[in-house]
Amino acid sequence: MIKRSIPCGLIRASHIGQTVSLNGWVHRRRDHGAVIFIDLRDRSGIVQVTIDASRSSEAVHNLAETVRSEFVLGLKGTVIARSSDTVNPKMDTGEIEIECHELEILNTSKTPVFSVADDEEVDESLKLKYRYLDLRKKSHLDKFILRHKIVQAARNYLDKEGFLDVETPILNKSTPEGARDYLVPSRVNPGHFFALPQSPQLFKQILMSAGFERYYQIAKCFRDEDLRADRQPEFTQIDIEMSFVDEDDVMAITEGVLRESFSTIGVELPNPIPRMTWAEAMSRFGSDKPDLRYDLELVDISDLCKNVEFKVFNDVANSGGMIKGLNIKNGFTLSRKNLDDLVEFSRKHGAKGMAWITIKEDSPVNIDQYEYSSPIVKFFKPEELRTLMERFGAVPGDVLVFIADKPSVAYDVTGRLRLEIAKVLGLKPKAPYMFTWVTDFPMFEKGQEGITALHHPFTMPHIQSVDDLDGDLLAINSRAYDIILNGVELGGGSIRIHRSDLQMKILNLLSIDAESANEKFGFLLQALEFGTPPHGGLALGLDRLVMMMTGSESIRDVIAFPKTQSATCPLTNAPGAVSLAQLKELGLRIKIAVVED
RNA sequence: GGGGGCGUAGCUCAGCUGGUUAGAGCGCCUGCCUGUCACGUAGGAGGUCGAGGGUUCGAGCCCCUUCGUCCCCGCCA
Repeated sequence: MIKRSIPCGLIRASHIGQTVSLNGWVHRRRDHGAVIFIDLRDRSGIVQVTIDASRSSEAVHNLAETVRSEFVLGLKGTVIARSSDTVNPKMDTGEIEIECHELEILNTSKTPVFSVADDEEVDESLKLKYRYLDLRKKSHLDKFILRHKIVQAARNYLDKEGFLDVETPILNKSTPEGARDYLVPSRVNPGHFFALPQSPQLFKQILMSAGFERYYQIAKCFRDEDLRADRQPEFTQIDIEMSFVDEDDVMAITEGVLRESFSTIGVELPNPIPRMTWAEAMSRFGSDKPDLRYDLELVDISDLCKNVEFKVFNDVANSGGMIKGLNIKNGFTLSRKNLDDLVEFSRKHGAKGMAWITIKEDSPVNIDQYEYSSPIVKFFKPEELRTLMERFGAVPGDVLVFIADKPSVAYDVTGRLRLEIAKVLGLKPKAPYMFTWVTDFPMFEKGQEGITALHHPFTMPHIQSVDDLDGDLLAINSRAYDIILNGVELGGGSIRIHRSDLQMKILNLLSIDAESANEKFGFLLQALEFGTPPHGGLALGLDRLVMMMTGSESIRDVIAFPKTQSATCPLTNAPGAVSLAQLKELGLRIKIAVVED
């Protein structure tokens, strides 16, 4: 076999005159009869190889005629300069070409089902079925190179900061909280199941108890929930935990990881990354993961609506609800259909409707002489309208939109509207990457069956003493923090509870009694009784991070072998049926699926 | 569990109001071609219109069922 002496994409004019050996794939072939051009591609790039009848042996020329796309070649040749009129400035290697004098076909290829050389849209399941072809495309390769660099940057940084890379088990015990578990039957213990980790949460806390002080892991996590463009059943976290720390320490380390990661693409992060509380995020942006690339902040007019004639606003304002609005600057470019679509959008997300007021573009600039187009202005007295306009800072050409509903819906829908409007109007982002921390989340929220933890039950509440937990639980915040990038939750974490009495109390409040707490988390509760230090940490979603840094539309583009939306793998046809013998060995019987034997 | 989009040649797609033999670009095959780089050129092959059922004189097109895929809601402590 001819082995390469240099990667294809690295050959330059400085190599002219040298004899080189190359390995690679046939990217394209152009057969001119007596002269054949082959674009040879390997991971490093592409170089043009020429087989010239007048200079190559007949054997080499004949062999080159049989070569097709994606054949794998080994060849030897001389690096020669291209004549000035044949230099290709579009190619890194465009100043030179390889005059081939020895050629070996290392493998042939069937005609590719889709082109590797062209970057056309291909059906998703076809791409995944022939993933090895899809991944040969440069656009894909570049993403995995960046992913590698990010992981390297994170590892180097964390190593420098004294973190130990420790692996935690994949086979775990199922706990019913949180997402649905992937289960693995135990042969040795029939009828019992392992669960794949949703995250290494409890183990990393145990490692703190073990005195490791600083832990990290590039950790695979598994959640059996429905998929989205940014959600896969298995995904990867950069998982971090530290002892003897508070929020500032964890956030500083996280920012360090992100800073090192982004420096690989030449992006400098703000130092420090700005922070806002959960309450501020909700009131300004209607979301606990605000997208700061756009203005369009929420304006509350609940107080102005208590006495207005407009019954929809009046009723909501006087029954504990809220009226939230947005001022769409120069929104007059929105068509009536756009507005109708926004109303429909609001309904889809749970609001009863959406009201709007357009201040006509050609209105007089005097606020009292504004001319409106709106189904609702007739319900407002002139002075009420004036106050409303002042509250929004509205000027001619602006469009105001309103959601009136119970607070949770009003925040949520208005928050979603902001992003929808930004999309519809094609608003220009203030910057490509806008980070923020969101801190001080509520510790608890009202679930369908009592109180549940907003973050997870091991999060430290913001309290002075355990007795505070006897008061209004919904008023208590947690020492949790999320890192948000462009409205996407990149990661989250918290300072943890490190005392068993507090931990037990929290679990009790969540309607988990001592017995079941001990059954599920007994090992953690026990560890807390044996000198577990104060600790906290965070996990970053690596796939989402890479997705955003590469400008990818889907997390699938940055995972080598992703699943389809129905959680299948077209490449391997996983998941598949198993034999009756396997089932028997595991003590399982299948009721619904047909089992292939 | 629910809403929406898509499924026609190897790939990407067009196909009007239901009407003759289902088209295009790229790819593929054969011939020609010594300077192309998305080579050119002449010719050619290639179709279960996702599948099943129904309506109709007649279905790629309408209806029902179903499968696959994508986006979204719910879900994702």
